[in-house]
Amino acid sequence: MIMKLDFASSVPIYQQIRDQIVQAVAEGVFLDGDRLPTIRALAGEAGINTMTVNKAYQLLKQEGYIVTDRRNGAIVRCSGGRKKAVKKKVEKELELLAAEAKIAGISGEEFAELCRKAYGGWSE
Amino acid sequence: MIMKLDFASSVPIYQQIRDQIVQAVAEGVFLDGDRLPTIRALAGEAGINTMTVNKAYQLLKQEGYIVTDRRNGAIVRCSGGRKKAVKKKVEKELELLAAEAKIAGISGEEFAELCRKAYGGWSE
Amino acid sequence: MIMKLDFASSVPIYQQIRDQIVQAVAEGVFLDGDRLPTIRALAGEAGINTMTVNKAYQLLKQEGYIVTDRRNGAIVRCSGGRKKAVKKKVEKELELLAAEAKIAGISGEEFAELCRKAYGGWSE
Amino acid sequence: MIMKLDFASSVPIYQQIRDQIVQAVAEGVFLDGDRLPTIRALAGEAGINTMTVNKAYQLLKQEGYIVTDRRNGAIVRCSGGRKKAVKKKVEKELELLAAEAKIAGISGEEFAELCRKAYGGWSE
DNA sequence: GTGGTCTAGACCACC
DNA sequence: GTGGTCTAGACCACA
Repeated sequence: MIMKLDFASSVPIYQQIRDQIVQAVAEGVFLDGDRLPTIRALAGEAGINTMTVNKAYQLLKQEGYIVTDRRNGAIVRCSGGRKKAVKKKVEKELELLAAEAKIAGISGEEFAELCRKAYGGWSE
Repeated sequence: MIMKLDFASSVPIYQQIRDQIVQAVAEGVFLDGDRLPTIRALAGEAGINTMTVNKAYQLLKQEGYIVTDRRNGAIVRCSGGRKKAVKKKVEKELELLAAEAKIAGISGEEFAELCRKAYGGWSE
Repeated sequence: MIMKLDFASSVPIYQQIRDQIVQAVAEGVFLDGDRLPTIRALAGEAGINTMTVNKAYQLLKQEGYIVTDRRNGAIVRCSGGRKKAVKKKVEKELELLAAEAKIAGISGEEFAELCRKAYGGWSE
Repeated sequence: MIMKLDFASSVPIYQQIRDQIVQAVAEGVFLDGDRLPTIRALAGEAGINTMTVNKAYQLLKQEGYIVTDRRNGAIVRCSGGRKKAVKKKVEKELELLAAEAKIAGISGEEFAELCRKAYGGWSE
């Protein structure tokens, strides 16, 4: 698991880790039931503190993306029933992105194409 | 100009102000060349510090959404040439949103519909 | 003896085992003098380590719920004289539960009903 | 705000802080809208690290007992709609307590009295 | 071995 | 001033 961290970014490290793991799960890098790297391993190879990784894992746990099994560490377990909440969040953020895109002169067609690419194609 | 501010949110107040002004511009509430409310007016009616509004305006200026004139205050002046940069930013954020949507079980069709609604329809 | 274990819970496995055995005793599933399943049997059917079950049994022994005999295994033997200590513990925990209930808007009547149901009715 | 912390307890410090604040809110020591002590103040007078207090506050925030306003620190804001979840939790914990009480020889009348006292009387 | 907790101190963002 | 983030190291509980 290679993490690309931007230490100069205003986005907290733990948030960057969380985001990348979510994307990895969506891309199928981690399947439901897979073990995530241990906190120590991730902290070590990224050169950051275990507490920071710990915070990222706690966030993922709280959001329902993983469970931590005392025996096996962190396991990907995408709990259902969050669709409604996620939809609402996505809706809100899309509005802002669309607004910025519009002002920048990005046409509807272009924006639609960006959305399609981000999801990996509509037919998928 | 009515601002909906959530003081308990983790999103900074100045960022909330910036976001809402960007959306207002995209929706045509403010047209190119229009004057934004003065810092003092906005701060007064929202019950916040002028420094906070000032920071939001400086951010907007820096992003190229407005220009400030000592005599006329803040004027909406959407500078061109930012399309590429915005596109890149939108692309990156869409990827994360799409990932979260996928995991939550939101289908490609649903996601496309959300994107369409956010932009205000593709035919626009 | 069927154990419902939640490996993702923050409550330790050995504690979950201990709790369920205490409840089983209170419900009369095990009577005073009955033999508990052997450590090996319980560990086997639950798919956990014998050390974990052992820890649960030692806890029960220490709390005075069972006695262990090298020949007969673990025997339910509820020693008296613990009423005062248990009362104190229950008192303390009830205070916290009542506080949470109050804040959540659970009325005195509702809380009383919950307590009654938990005990199995006052007339018992 | 005086905190009674038991550093020898197996209950984490942050949990003890959380519990005492919940009880204080239930008892009316803190009313809805009141400011909690600052993280630094609490940490200082309790002789513990700010991170520990921070964790307690984060937990309270996550549970909906407080909100943190960037300007004013932590504010008690008991959000509604948690009744169902709390009821379920209380129900489960009461079952275990009742079981322990029964085995210890605490009668239904005694248990009912303990519950009444914990809530502060049914007529309240 | 794992994650969970805690410390003592630091720096930053926000208001 | 506030809370939020992060570090470098430590110890513990659990399995």
